[in-house]
Amino acid sequence: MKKNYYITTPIYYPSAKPHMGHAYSSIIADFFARFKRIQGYKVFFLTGTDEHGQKIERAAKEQKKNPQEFCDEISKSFKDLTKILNLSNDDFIRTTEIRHKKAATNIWKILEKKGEIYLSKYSGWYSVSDEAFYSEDEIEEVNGVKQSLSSGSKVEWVEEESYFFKLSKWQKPLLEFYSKNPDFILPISRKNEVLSFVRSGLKDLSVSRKSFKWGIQVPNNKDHVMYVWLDALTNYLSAINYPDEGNINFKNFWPADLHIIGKDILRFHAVYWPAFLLAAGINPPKKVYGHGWILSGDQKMSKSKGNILDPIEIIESYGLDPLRYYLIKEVSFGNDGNISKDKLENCINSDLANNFGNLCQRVISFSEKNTDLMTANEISFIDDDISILSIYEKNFNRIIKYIDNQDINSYINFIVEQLFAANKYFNDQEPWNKKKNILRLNTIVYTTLELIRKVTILLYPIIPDTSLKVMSIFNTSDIKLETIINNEYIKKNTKLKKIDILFKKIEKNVN
RNA sequence: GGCGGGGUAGCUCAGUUGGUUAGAGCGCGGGACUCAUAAGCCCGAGGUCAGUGGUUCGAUCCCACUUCCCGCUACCA
Repeated sequence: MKKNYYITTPIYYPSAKPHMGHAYSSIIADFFARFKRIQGYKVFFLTGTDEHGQKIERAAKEQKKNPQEFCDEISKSFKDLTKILNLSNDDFIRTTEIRHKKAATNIWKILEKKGEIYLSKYSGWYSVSDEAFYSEDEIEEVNGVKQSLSSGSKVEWVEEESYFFKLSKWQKPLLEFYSKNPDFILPISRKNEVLSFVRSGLKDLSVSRKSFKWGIQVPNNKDHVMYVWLDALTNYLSAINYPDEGNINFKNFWPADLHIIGKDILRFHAVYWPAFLLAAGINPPKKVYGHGWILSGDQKMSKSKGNILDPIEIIESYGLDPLRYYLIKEVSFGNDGNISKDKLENCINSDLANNFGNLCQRVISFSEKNTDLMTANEISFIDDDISILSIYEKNFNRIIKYIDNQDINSYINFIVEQLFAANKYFNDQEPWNKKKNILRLNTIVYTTLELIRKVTILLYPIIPDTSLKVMSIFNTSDIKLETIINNEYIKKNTKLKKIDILFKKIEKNVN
């Protein structure tokens, strides 16, 4: 059986510095990538930057830089972010790279050759001040002047030569594709939106621009650059060496298993992208997941509201793993989520410090005082031990299913339940009252250590650094999912390593 | 306007293919313990499951209407 897994983040548009939304998409994708790796899959995890388009061209001009120079700087800040977030990405693609231009140009040529692209004119009511086209029913005439209904700004009839992609032709094939692949668009709530959009009819899509230069040149026509989305989406192919379809990476990893994206770019990924691919004779990806936004105090973060939480600042003051944990645990995946310092602090204190961190600490400390930090030489499980240890084996398939269904919340709920259960187990067994029964005392400690080991493996995709720190108790960095079904994995009669407190509690101001 | 999703404990959210006392975490009140980051464990308070009407032996879950919130309704990305 093929055990490859290709997962991507969006490629980020570097017209400004990275924000919480970028961090969120990346952390989620990294979570899946790390899980599939410990599950034994060969994973290709891709992220990068989308660097063409009018906005970039302008932003560069404002700063009196040439676009490439401008992109180099901002793309670097996204590349730096991958380190700050401890992403395990295998590659970082930039759409200004030669390898990408080759791929995008190739797709264009194929589409053109197959008659999927034709040259025509784009026309419509354009407002210069809004930088937007409006349809007939979005404008009104006041005193003989046409203007936008929404903004009231003056619109004028504009015609521009443009290449078009025959999107209309792909309406039916797309609908068929969706019904044959019911999991292609997730979550379901957003799938309905896409379906109704496609059902309502598709117009051919303008896929080139003449009004600016910063883009990939259309083959054999110097006046046009490719529409940024056709350019950008192709990154998922160029990173695995397309158009060299015989290449090992392409063979192993296409079609992609999962595109993680924000809900704002769902249409591009769920409609245009599969349409382009179907038209080019390439298989569409298996799944596109459009997650929600991270809000601050129930509102979108914005400078004017002064509610921006910068991921880098949060990490500097609270640490990376707490942020990763919070975003994965506290956000209902697929829906918009909320973050605030207060909520983050509560989460750190109750889940990470009191529950998980303290569990590790109490067992080590107990072992230090009673077993000289040695694991048992001999153990003898009783039913209480077996029944809690075997929970992992009993739920093994379910855990994998959670991940394959992108049911992140059920996954982490399982983990949290097990943390409570382990604490309860240690309490109920009262090892401090078993000092006269060394075998029993040793078995309780051993069992609890096993529980910690197992849950730490499940936590690894969420909080990788912390998990490795915990595994160092057992002098190992061996993290394999399959080992959670083993109840005697920790070496007997071995010295444990003491570790520092994992998460410090945050003192909160009363009132 | 059209299409779609949603309104469940103080807060954040699960859940019910209709069936005995509706769940979790956090927060709050009480208790027993002591290995631990005054952590953990146990017990408890707190909900007419948005409102009204209907189908049914029985509805939080199905249907209709009302009300409130949110998303999509194409070429900035």
